[in-house]
Amino acid sequence: MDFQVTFKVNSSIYLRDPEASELGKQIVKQAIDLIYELGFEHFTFKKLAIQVNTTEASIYRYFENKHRLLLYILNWYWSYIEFLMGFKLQNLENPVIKLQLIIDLLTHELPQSSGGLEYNKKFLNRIAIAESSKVYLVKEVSEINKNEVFKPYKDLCATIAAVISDYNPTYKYPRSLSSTLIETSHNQQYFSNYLPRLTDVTQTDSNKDFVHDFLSDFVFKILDK
Amino acid sequence: MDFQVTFKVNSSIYLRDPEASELGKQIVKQAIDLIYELGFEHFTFKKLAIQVNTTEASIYRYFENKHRLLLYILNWYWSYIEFLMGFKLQNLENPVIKLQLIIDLLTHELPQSSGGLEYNKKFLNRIAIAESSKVYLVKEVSEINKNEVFKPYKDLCATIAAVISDYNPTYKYPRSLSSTLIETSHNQQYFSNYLPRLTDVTQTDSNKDFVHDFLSDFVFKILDK
DNA sequence: ACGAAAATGATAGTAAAGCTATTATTTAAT
DNA sequence: ATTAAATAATAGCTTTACTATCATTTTCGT
Repeated sequence: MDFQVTFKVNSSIYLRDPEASELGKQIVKQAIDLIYELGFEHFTFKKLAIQVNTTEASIYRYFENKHRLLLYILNWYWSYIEFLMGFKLQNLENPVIKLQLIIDLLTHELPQSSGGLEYNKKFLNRIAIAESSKVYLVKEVSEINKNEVFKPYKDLCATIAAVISDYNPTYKYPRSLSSTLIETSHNQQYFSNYLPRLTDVTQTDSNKDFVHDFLSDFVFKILDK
Repeated sequence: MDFQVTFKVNSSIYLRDPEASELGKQIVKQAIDLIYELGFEHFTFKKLAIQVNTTEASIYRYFENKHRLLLYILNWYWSYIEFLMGFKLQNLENPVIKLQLIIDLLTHELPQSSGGLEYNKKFLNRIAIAESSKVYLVKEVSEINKNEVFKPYKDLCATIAAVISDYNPTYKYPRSLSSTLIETSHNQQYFSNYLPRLTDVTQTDSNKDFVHDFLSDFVFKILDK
């Protein structure tokens, strides 16, 4: 089975809907590639314009600035994770299996279908790990938050929290555990890669498997106690 | 009891030791105030120069760029936390108390003595929460890491890991749990403040107490299981 | 106390980043 | 076919990030 998905991203994030034109789609697609390649700090609209073979001014008609573009990409990513989660959890009853699937999803790369038009999932994953905190760790967070632009993240958090509460209705911190799971999956993947002394990963471990095992152990110990 | 502490920060972080001159000390002190006020993205050496009443060029003689200056500040902060931890844990035997003290330290503001010369601990704490990930979430992380500039963070992590292993020698992930504790304390403090739906904080809770309780609950559940 | 060396200040300048504006040209919609 | 909308081409402006030069002040060894 192979299909393509897109999501309606909150329209207050962009000036012009990038999904609505070929240029817009290219801007987002190439932005993902370029942020992956350069890191967000070195990524500029000038460089993106060259990559897309358009002009800086054209990109500014879609996004106010590069921060908004990153926010757009992450909204898309969070929506996609939530979509996949709903898809995988459907018809499942056993909350143990559900939690396991959630941890799988948070610690492994996303399926990439062959279509050259869709976003590169490996890059998206890496951007979520290394750049996602930069969208909310800014002075303007409260202002930005007013337009519900973090809704997909909050929704994802709520979805996971519901599974947690389903598994153990007496646990007092389902949302915090949920956001901790998401953030820790990013952190530990990053650390095990670049700062392994902050983790217990070993040379023989695959990083992704290590994080999976750590989180699995972590969640079930907390919820089974 | 009132005393003042300073730490030798890894000399590869700076070009000229800021502790060795009045100007250097002012640069760091005012940088803390200004990063707190503006957020790291809006903080520039130009603005800092005005605040310190010196020139941009003079600041560049101390630090290669603002990223290095942030790294310096966080190295100082991590060393300070480690120092306080050693201080508070000394002569204690009971690992339960030790872990509780560690969680206290990670979730509450630091003691600020009255001396006007020392760094503002409230600001430092806020910088650690909101800006610390920006020193390692950069493309150049591996290059930067070569000079041991993250050593204070790794040491702190190892110190906490030792207490964890002391408490429960069979637990398999003392370092990962340790870095998760540190990062989660930052995240949850930030979220409970600005994006409370990602947490289970209530209006009546103090944020710091909420995070303390959440962390306490999960650490002991994990280690007692 | 003196001269040398080091640190700082004053000033300038450059390249890139971040952003806006104008007009011409192409594309899409009715 | 006409009109509106989108894009390209170009320019320009402000700020950031950083380097260079040289004069002046401070510090330090003797």
